[in-house]
Amino acid sequence: MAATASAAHYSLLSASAPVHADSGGMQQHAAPGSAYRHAHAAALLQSEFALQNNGAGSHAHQWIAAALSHGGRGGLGGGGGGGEGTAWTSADIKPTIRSTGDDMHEDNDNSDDNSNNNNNNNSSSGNLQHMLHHPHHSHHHHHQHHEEDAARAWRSASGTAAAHLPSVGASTGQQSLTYSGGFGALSGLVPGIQAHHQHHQDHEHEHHHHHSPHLREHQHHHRSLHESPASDEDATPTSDDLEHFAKQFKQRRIKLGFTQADVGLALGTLYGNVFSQTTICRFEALQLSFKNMCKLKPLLSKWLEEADCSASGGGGGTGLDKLAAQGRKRKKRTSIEVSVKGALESHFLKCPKPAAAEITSLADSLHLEKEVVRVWFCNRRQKEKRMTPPRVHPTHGTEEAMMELKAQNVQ
DNA sequence: ATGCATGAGGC
DNA sequence: CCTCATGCATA
Repeated sequence: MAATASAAHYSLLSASAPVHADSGGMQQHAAPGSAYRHAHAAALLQSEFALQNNGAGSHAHQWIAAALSHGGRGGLGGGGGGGEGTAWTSADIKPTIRSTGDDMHEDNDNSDDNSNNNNNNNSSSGNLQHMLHHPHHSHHHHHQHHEEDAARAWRSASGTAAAHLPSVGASTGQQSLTYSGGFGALSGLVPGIQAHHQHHQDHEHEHHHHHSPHLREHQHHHRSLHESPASDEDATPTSDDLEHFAKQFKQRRIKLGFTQADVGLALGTLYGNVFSQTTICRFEALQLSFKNMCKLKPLLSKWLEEADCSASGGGGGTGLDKLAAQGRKRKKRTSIEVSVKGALESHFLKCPKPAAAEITSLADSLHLEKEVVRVWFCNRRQKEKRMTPPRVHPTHGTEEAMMELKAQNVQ
């Protein structure tokens, strides 16, 4: 259904390629007969969102790239960091390397099949690395035999992230994206002016600690001499540290009246690294890899200090400007039907890393483009690596997917 | 808040 | 083609 229509590549410019899957559409309803309901939490919008869309939401829609770090060192952060937004053109600037290179490298707990074997050591004295330091066998990957790597969740997922509160209905009418080639000129947005006091939930519980055992083990490694674990300067934080910091960060941020997007921009003006609302959000919800969390923490920590100071005094005024980018249109987001997702999920459980051939046939069965399926698996694997891994359906999960499969004759 | 996407870097 | 860091576009 959504039709693979033309497998063609999305056109480079203009032409709102009639990609399959209409966005926002109504293809979300699964088969009427199936009892499958999305397992994932229904993400209720939070006040944050409303804020950015209305109040400060200056960055709303842009089909064309936006940022491109103007001042300071370009690149750096996450390779994508500065240049990321640009993406499409790609012609010029080449950011150095994707961040992390120096900080801490690798994290992967897993190791999956043999692709990159884990822990890599890396000179960084394996900071974030956790437990096992097994001998590194250096055989690379030969996809084809996928063993269930299983998810090693760091925590059994607590309520942290899931902050849906009934309070704000906020069915944001949000952006009525009218991408008519319009490029939203990102205007400067001064943090501070938007003192929206959102009636957010104050029930950000302070402690609900019930982390899983291995959570702690993660950073068991001893730090050799010269350590000041107390601060967050140099020592590698523990998962608990991160959890606490994230929670605290969010509270302060809200108290100060900043949106996640504001923080992201502020980081850019302050340190040259611009981050999106998405990243800040994921940080607060611990939905990043451990390594990534560690990398961002110092930045956010610094911002917090700054914001804190200027808050009492005068509101920091930071100007910013953007360079418009040109470029290529981003592929429209494919909306995968619920039933299809169920099938994918089911396959994922059986085989997290399907070979190209499998992906192709699977894609064919589900009537999706191969690339879409491939990316789906990549993203799914990444989810498993987050600090707050997706819960595997409390009561019924696989079975639902199985039903879907049967219904589709996919098995 | 999250789903799908892009891209650098690495095999 | 994979992993990882990130983010646009969405629900």
